[in-house]
Amino acid sequence: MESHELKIRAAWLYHVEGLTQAQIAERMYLTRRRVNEFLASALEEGIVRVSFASPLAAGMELESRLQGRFGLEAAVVVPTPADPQLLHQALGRGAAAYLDRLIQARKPRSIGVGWGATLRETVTNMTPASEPGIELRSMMGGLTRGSEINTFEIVRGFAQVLKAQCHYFAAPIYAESPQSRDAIITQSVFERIFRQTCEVDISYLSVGDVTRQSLQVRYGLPAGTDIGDLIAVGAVGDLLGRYIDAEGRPVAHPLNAQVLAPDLTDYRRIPCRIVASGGIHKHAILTATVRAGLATALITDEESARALLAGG
Amino acid sequence: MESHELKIRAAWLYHVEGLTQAQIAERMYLTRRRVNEFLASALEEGIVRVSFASPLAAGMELESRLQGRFGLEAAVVVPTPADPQLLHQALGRGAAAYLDRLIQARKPRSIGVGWGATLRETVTNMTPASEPGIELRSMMGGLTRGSEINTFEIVRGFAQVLKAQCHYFAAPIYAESPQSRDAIITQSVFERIFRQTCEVDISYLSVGDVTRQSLQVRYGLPAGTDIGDLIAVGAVGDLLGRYIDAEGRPVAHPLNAQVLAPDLTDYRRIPCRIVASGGIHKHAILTATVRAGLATALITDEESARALLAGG
DNA sequence: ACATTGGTGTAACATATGTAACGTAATGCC
DNA sequence: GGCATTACGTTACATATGTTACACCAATGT
Repeated sequence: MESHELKIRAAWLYHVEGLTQAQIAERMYLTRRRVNEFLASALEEGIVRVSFASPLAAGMELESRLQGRFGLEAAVVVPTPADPQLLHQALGRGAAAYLDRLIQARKPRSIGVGWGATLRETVTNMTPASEPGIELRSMMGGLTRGSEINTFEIVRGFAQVLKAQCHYFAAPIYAESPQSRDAIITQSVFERIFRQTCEVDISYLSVGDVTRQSLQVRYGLPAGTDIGDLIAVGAVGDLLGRYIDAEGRPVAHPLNAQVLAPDLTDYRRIPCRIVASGGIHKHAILTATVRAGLATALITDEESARALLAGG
Repeated sequence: MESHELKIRAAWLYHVEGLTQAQIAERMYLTRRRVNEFLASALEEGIVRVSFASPLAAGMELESRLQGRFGLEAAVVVPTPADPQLLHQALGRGAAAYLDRLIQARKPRSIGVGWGATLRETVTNMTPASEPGIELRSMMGGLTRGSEINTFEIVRGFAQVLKAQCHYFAAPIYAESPQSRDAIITQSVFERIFRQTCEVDISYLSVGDVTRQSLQVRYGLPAGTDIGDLIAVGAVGDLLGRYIDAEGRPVAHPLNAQVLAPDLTDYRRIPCRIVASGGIHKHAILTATVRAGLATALITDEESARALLAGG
């Protein structure tokens, strides 16, 4: 009997009949060492194949590839809904499930969150818990106008569902001028808020694109600031209200000096930086985010994942 | 995240990414106990499937089923050749490979062999070895006429290829009468041969059908014995020259009292009884053999195996 | 004919897996 | 609301697996 047949037979006895390697060795008049080698070789050569009777496995392959490609500690890929209106909800569910387990396992001291439709849907899908020891914080100032969303409610919603402590970032996302920003952050009340925001264990944000689909673009930019000017200097989208280019660097624009949020250097020191966003319109900002290592965990949809992986 | 998705993910990390269960537990914020249960459950439910990219696996499934169905210690199933003329060769190869390993592993003291086309092909395919401590014996008398095969050469061939000791059963397969048989086996030389034949560690035989394809039927039966008479009393074929019925019992016919070979009671005491035969014409005798527990190991072809398993 | 290489037996050992016992929390049912 | 059942965390332990070192033998190449 040539070794090929021995290999098949050993693999059969192991995977189908459930014999141990020692039993197979006895049955086939081989050494356990030979059996072990045959089994490993059968898998390696693809003679024995493991397959998954579940569509979820496709998403897991994408997650795996995203992690490998971009050095992410975690990736969650949810199916892309047929109706684009449902994308925030799908991302929210995926993110909530991930956060549920993360919070339970890591027992973080403080969590900083951003705002946006995805964040809001995440709150809706979180499993209620009782975590009085956790501090929920806003990572940045909020929108001061726009009826679609009350950005301050996001952190409150998280705190409520987790029965955690709630700390608002009671300021607008942008100061009126760089000078005004400097004056604000030197006030001791804001100085402490800033410091505490930089020291969270986990940050959970979404990124914004530069189209009018973005809440930020529609309601957040100060009077006199035009998104076209930001695009002109290379902006592909924003993280923490700060517009960044395709390499993940803040663009040269006065707006970036008005942001009431940690700068990117401080942000990078946060150990666990979760970003949840999706949709083809966000491809450029997502690409910049993962390439620049601004996220340690990415939550996105299948289409966006494929687009990310298709990039050079 | 519901447990189904956790299960898929755990299975993915284990089977595809090669993580240990402890690593998966850490990665997924679970206990190792849960991971272990998920993996077992994924296999049990068929979510994870192990498949074989090899036609040999089909034969192995048949072998497994044959063993289970008929309580065999071993079964070897070779592919059925398109040309029936090649069946003996295919069986001979399968048997030789099995014997090679068996002899190497068991180091038997003595082996008793029958004769027939399959046995001859087996010799041809044996791997040469040097086993001076092994005794090769005929299990029964030989044919005294017929130019197709020299039955005494079979045992000599085995002994030669194994460099073992050779012991002929120097007698015809049938005595002229029951009285003549009794007179022969009480001769001390034959008495000792009989005893030693009954005490082999391994017997390797084929079975004969009742058609004229059988060497036995064409050349072995004594003058005045008609195969029709044997069929008439229920014979479905022969083992060791002894015709048996569908239940594996010797038929009531004077021929069975003339056989110069161990009787079936003595034969059953041999620890390892290998039978190698195939072909649809041997279905009845193969069925009788395995049902009656006359073999502990069966070597046959795929078609014959399916026919055996299809039986009630 | 000899040197080299590859395969594998043997034994030991580190690590991974599988399972069991016990206790606690969650869930379901009445 | 109480009780029974189930699920699972934790820990321990037995068994299985995976790998390594060394030696030996067979195969291969020069």
